[in-house]
Amino acid sequence: MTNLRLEDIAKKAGVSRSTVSRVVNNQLNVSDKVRQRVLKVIEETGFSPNAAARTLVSQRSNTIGLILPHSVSTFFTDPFYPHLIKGISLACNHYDFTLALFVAGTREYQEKILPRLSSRGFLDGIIIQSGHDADQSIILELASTNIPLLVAGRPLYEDKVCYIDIDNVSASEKAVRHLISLNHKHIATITGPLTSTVGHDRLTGYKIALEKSGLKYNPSLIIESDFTESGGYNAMKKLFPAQPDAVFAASDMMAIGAIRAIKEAQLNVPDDVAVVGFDDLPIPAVNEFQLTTIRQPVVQFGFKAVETLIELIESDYPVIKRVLMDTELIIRKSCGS
Amino acid sequence: MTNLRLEDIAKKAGVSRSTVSRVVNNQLNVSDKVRQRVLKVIEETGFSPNAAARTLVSQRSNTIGLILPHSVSTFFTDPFYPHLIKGISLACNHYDFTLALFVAGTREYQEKILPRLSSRGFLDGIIIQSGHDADQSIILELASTNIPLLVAGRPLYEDKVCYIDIDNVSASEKAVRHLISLNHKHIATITGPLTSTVGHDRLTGYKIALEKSGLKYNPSLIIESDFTESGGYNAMKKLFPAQPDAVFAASDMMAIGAIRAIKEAQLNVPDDVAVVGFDDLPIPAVNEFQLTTIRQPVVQFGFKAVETLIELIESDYPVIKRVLMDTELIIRKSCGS
DNA sequence: CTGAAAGCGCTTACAG
DNA sequence: CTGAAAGCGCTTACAG
Repeated sequence: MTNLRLEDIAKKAGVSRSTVSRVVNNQLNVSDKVRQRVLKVIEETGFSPNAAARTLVSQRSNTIGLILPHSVSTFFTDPFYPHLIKGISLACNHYDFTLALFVAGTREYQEKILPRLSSRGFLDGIIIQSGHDADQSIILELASTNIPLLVAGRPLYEDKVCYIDIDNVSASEKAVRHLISLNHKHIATITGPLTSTVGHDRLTGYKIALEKSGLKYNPSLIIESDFTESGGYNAMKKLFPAQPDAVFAASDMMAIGAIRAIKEAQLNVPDDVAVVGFDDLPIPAVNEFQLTTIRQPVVQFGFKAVETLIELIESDYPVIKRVLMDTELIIRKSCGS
Repeated sequence: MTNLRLEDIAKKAGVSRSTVSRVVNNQLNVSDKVRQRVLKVIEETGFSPNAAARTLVSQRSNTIGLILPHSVSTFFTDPFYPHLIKGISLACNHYDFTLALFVAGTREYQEKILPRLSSRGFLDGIIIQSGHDADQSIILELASTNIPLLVAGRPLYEDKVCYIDIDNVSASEKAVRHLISLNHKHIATITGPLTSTVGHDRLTGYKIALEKSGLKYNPSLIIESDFTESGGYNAMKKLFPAQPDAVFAASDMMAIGAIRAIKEAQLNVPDDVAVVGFDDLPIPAVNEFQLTTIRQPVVQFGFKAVETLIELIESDYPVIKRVLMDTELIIRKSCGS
C-alpha cells in the first residue's frame, strides 16, 4: 500500500517490469511458475498499479462522468435522483468503471466544471441528466468535445446527440387509454413544465390517446404545472370549472396534490374524479391513496444508461444511439375499475 | 478539443513545451508578449492539458472519493444524502476538485471497489459516510492504505481515524433541556438504532440532560427504533403505558410517526404529549405539524467535510482531526411554550 | 525570461 | 515465455 512501482515488484520477484505488468493485467503469455512468484510478491507487498500512469498510456481512465445540471432543484425532493444514481452506480461497479459526479448547481459552476469535463484523459464518457430546455447549450458544448456523450432524458435537439429516455409518450398514452377504457369522457391532464421534454412528451401521449379514441380535445382540460404536490393541488382547483371526470397527472406528486384538492371539494376519488399518476414513487402516499400510476424503471434506466455509454466508448466510429425504455401501468384504486 | 499536446501548442506558438506549461499553469515568470501569443493559440485550438499526464507527474489527481457504504438503504428516502452530496459538490467545485462517488451497496461491491480506491494516483483523499457498526471493517481497511481518510459520522474506533460529525450529544441534550425547561417531568425518547453511533450519541445527550437536571432515569421511557415514520409510530405505542408527558424522537420521521400514534390515542400535541424531533427536514410534514426540532446543517456539513479532507491532503505529516458541528434548536409548536 | 532534459509509472510492440 | 526500449503527455529543477 506504500508507493511501490512495477519496477520494485519486478526486482523482488527477479523478473522484468514487462512480466509484472503482464501478470497484473492477467495476460496469458506468462509461465505459471513465474506468474505464481510475481503474484506472491504482489500479495505480500499489497502493490496496486498507479492509475494515472495506466490511464496515460492506455488512453482509458475507466471513469465516466454524471452531470446533474443547474435546473435540477428537485434533486433534493424527488426520489428519482437517488434511484438513478443507484442504477448508475450498480452498472459502474459491474463494469469496473468509476463514477465522477458533477452537480452543476448554477451556470457559474457549469463554467467551472466544463474545462475539467473536457480535459483529455480524464473521463472516458459522460452522461448528462437533462431534458430541460435550459440545459441545451451545455449539451451542445459537451457534444463538441468528442468525448462520448449520452443524454439521459430526451434533449431538445435530439438529432445531434445520443440519448436514453423513458418512453414518456407511449407511457402517457397507456395511462390515458386506461381512463378511456373505464369510460371516462372528460379527461383532464396536469402537465409538467412544458419547458422540459418530459413535460412535453407526457402531454403528447395524452393527446394521442384522445385522438385515437375519437375523444374531443379540450384546451380547458389541460393545465401546465411543475411536478410538485402543491402544483398539482393548484392545477386541480383550476380544472374544476371544466368538470373533468378523470385526471392524468404527469407525476405522482401532482396526482397526490390533485387528490387533496378533490377531497377538499367534497368530491370522491375515483367515483367523481378518477386519478392516474406517473412515476410509481416508493413513498407511503402512493400506497395510501392507492394511486394508479405508471411505473418508471428508474434503477434499470440508470443501469442501461451506463451500458449504452460504454457501447459508445467502445465503438470505433461515431454512432447515434437512441434508447427508449418501456414502462408499466400499475392499476390500483384511484381510478376505479 | 482534439488530441492536441503541449508540444503542438509550443510548435504553433514558436516556444518551448516548458513555456506553454508555465502559461497553462498561470506561472508568472513568462513575458507578457509570449504569454499572449501562447494564450491565443490555446484559445484558437481549444487545447486543454491531459489530466492523466498531469496527475502522474504532479502526484495529485484533484479527485476525492465519497463512499456510501452498504448499510445505507435509507439513501433513497432520507433527504440527508442529497443534501450531503450537495454540500460536498459545492465544496469540490469551489476548490477545483472532482468528486468520485462510490455507492457500495453490498459487501460484494465493497470488495470490488476497494482495489480501485486504494490504487495510487487516483484519489487524493477519501470521505466515507458512516457511523454504522457494520462499516467499521472497511473504514479500518481504508485507513491502512495511507490515503487521507475522513469519516463523516463518528466511527466506532474513533481514535484511529479522522472524522467529522454533527455534535449529536450536545444537540440532543439541548433538545431535552428545552423540554425540561417547559416543565415536563416524564420525558421519553425514541432512539435510532443503537448499532450506529448516531443512535447512540443522541441517546447519550438525552441521558446527560436528565442527569444534569436531576430527573430520574427511567428505562421504560426509552424505546429503540429505526429512524423511520412507522418505527416512530410503533415506538410511541409502546411508550404509552409509561405515561410520558414529552417525547424526544431522534429523527423527524420518527417524531412524525409518534405524533400519528398520539393523535390516534385521542391525545393532543403538545398539551398531553410534547414532541421534539431531530433533523429539521425540508419536508411539508415538518411544517404541517409545526415540529420543534434540531436543525442539522447538512449542506455545510458536507462542505466542511471536504475542507477538512483537503487540509489532511495538504498536511505534510499525518494528523488526527476531529470536527464537531453545532446545531440549532428550532422552536415551533409541537412542544408548547 | 526561456529551453533542453529528466522523470512520473505504466503498457506494448519488437526481438530473441 | 521473457526482457530492453520506446513512449503516453505532462512538470520542474537546472542552466543560461
